[in-house]
Amino acid sequence: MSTTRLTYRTRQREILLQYLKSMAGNHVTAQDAAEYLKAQGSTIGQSTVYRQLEKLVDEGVVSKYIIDQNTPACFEYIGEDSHEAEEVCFHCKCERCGRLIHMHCDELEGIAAHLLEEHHFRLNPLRTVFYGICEACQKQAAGKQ
Amino acid sequence: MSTTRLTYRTRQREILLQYLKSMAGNHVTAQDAAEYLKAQGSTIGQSTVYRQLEKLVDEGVVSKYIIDQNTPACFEYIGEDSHEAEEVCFHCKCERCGRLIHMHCDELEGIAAHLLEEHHFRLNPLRTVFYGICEACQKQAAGKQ
DNA sequence: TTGCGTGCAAAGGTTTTGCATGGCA
DNA sequence: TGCCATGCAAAACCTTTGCACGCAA
Repeated sequence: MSTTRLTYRTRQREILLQYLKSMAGNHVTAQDAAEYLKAQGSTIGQSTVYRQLEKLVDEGVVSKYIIDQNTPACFEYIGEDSHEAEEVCFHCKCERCGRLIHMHCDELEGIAAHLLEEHHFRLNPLRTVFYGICEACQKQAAGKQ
Repeated sequence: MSTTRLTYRTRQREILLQYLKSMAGNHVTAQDAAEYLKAQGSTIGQSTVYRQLEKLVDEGVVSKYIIDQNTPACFEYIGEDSHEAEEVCFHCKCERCGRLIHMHCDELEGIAAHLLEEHHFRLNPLRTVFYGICEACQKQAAGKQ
């Protein structure tokens, strides 16, 4: 039987959660969190950040995005109640500068529906990353030509 | 000044490609390739494996899948001609059974146009992989419930 | 008091990089 | 001949783990 472990309310957990919440809608890496909190005077150990993030992901409070294996994982606050109706977020990764762009877009959400209805494939937006070239890099490349 | 680099036909590239082709339909890690080829008596340096795989992914000959960041990346042979054709081919990877689904779809091609026009992002369909759950696995999961 | 959480440092494992050499075209 | 490719070893990188101590409940 899965013994749902009891979660303690520690100072570290609270400040991390508060930080994630304040960054809602943005990507945050484990390092970002640790650095920001340290700058704020609230120290938190790196392993604690990872351990709490993992826990929060399990709880459904935070989403984890794996872009690439040599890129730190991104986390994003989703919410503590609505485990059901969160907005879908799509990710675009620039192959040239490595920048990660995340976008909320109705039309893109439509493709998830299309894939399901027409191709019977249930898209997982958390894992899926669109690779390509971002606007800045396109312009730069055009300028150089 | 398109800097399309010239690709040399080296022994290492050929044996790697041959191996990938022989494993078409299966996942292969960089380590798998290196070990198998060594066992065959065809040695190939580890960095060469990584460098050639990256190149093949860029060329659209091979797809790369990231399961987790602490798990080696998986590669799979797709084909050497598909990138010439007008038709764009999209790839869907089932996260459960690992099956790779190729699909040609006008509506999906539309998303490339949408991304470019609305978000100024030039999609690279060769590299982009949609992750999700395939039809068979959905049914299986439904049955189990 | 119990046992989960924390922090430090070190390990773990994959991928990348520097540099000199080799080899295709 | 020019330039890309290779190989080795070392570095870089994020993440996990071991262990002793701290702290919530």
